[in-house]
Amino acid sequence: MEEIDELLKSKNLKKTKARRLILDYLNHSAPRTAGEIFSDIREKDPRLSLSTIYRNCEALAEQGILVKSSLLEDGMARYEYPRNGHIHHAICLGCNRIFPIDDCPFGQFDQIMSNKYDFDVTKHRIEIYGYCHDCRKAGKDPSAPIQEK
Amino acid sequence: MEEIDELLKSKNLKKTKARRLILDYLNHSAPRTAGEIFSDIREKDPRLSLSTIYRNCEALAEQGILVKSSLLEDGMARYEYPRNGHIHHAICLGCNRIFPIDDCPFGQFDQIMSNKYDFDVTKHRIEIYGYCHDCRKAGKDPSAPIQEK
DNA sequence: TTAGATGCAAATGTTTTGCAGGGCT
DNA sequence: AGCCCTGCAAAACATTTGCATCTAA
Repeated sequence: MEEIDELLKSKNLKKTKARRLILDYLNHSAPRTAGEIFSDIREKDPRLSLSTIYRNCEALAEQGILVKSSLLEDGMARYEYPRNGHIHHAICLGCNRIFPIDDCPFGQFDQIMSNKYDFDVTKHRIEIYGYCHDCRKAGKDPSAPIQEK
Repeated sequence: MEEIDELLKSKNLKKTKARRLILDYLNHSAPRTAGEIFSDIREKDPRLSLSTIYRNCEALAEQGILVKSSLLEDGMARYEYPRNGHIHHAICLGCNRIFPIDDCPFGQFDQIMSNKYDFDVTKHRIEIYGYCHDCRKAGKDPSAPIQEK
């Protein structure tokens, strides 16, 4: 991951094993909590500590390399490596999986905000909740009969 | 607040002082944390406890009467009384105030999601971050010289 | 060499829960 | 009366921090 090394250097962050592991891991997965990252990359380096994950994710998010957000309603922060710029998600209420979406329905909405609300938009977040193909098939959609959790 | 009483009855929730105070309070304010609700309605009934606030907000959110979300990036859950159906916010990065917005830029986006991603949208959330009029005036916008926090 | 990174353990702050008593219907 | 609701205190959890030690540059 030379790309990652350059990214770190450009932000004056030292290239440490922890950072490379975190970025490489997030580069191949959906938004994850610190705990999830911890237990998943622990296999590759068992001596990493949870506080290192927290400190690094925080630092990387501050530098804009990762995006921190709380998508699900469990109140936990999740970190994500923004592969294609914009980050919008579709969150399945059946399985809690998080799907990236690349359409941005915003268009000229920033302009409306400025004109109507006198508000300067610097970023926005869109989250879409619903049911994915699999969960609809599994009968977890709203029109299906009520089921056990 | 007869409206509130009916709402509670329709959800099989007892009409308690705590619930009426919480709903009345949120009916007149922006999304609030449990702690904020606690200290604000404490004035009206000093014997209310924080856990009662948590339990009630949770119950009311489960019944769909309140909406729970984590808008700001401080990791704290906020509860909101959805006055006009849709809930979208403009969050000022200068003063952290939360402004409701009533335009919904989504239009036929749900249709796109269904066609392109095979995803059934049941709800969505839009959060807009930026700078409000006041904060721009106060020089807190991004183009202003760097300031102390 | 030296500022920055890390591990560990302890502290923090929010949210949850157990239990005994009190209030709504 | 009966069940839900509440207060209080303690527990559970995610996240942060202090400090001594290590490591990348």
